[in-house]
Amino acid sequence: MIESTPVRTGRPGPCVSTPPPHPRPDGQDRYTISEVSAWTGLTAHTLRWYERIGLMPHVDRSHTGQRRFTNRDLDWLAFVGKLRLTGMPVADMVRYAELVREGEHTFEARQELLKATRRDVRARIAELQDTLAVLDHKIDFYAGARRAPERTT
Amino acid sequence: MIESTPVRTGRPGPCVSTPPPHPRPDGQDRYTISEVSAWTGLTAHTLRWYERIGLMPHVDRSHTGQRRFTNRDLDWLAFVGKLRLTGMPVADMVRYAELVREGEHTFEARQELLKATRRDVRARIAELQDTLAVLDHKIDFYAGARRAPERTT
DNA sequence: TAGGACCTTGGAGTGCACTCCAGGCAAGCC
DNA sequence: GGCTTGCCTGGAGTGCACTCCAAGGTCCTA
Repeated sequence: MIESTPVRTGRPGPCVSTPPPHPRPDGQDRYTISEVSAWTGLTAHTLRWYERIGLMPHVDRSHTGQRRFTNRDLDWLAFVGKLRLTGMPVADMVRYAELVREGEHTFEARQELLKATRRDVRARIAELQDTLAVLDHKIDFYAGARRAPERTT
Repeated sequence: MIESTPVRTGRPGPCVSTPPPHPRPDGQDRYTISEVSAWTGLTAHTLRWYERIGLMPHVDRSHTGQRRFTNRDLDWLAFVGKLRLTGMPVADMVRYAELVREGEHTFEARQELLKATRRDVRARIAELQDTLAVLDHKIDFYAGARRAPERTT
């Protein structure tokens, strides 16, 4: 799990209120794959797979060809983790990553994609709250049935 | 929130307050698999598969061996659909179905299972709301960047 | 009583998101 | 130099939740 702190910022401020704390400051941020694996909770396999399918925005390499991830990569992975939580298919995340690679002229397309995702997330939350009502109801039923078993049919 | 019927019955009555409207009243409820497929949105394949893995509480058969689903089956499938929305693995739903088959002495176990599910759902909603905040923030960023592109770095 | 739509079964196939493997390179330590 | 640990690659394997297939039986309408 990436997120340990579910800090809810009720109103999004102009700048990030809780930036993800990086293990090392910018300048000394050259993480090996296993460090990133530990930080993100993703396996090294998955990180390599993400790169292969185009979900990472170009990862640096050491002089011997080993991956060296930066703080920007960690930020990206944290964001990808959020998108993953929404249930977005990996293919769509790759699409977003492509837009990022293509440069600033894709801002509008990116915003549209995120807006669509936001709609999906809102719908999903509504669904879950609906389900929550059903669960509450059933749990109440079992509570009542256990208090007064003779009334149960 | 998009709650259509968040009707919370503080005390669980013997019957649901807003019962899912069945296509036919009790007594004439002998649906073929394709009728159930149309009503639930699940394919006939999936319905048969549900039965095979033990997720259905014994489906009736016609004298020639064809499935005849009842209103109770529709209710069960609607509930299973809710559980599915929560992301609960099918194996866990099968576990719940087993408890139901075992009779009333499993009320406590069933309630525990549902309470655990409720915890999961609440956590999931919190995660999604967290993600929503991130999405809002990014969308705002793109909106700002598009209004004032010269400020974008 | 013929035709077509619908139903049955066991088992095989699909798509997604990983997950692992084999074989090999490289760096650090005694 | 030998050993261990970590990393590399392409490709194969896994688990889940369906999804489909082939071969055949059933139901309904004309």
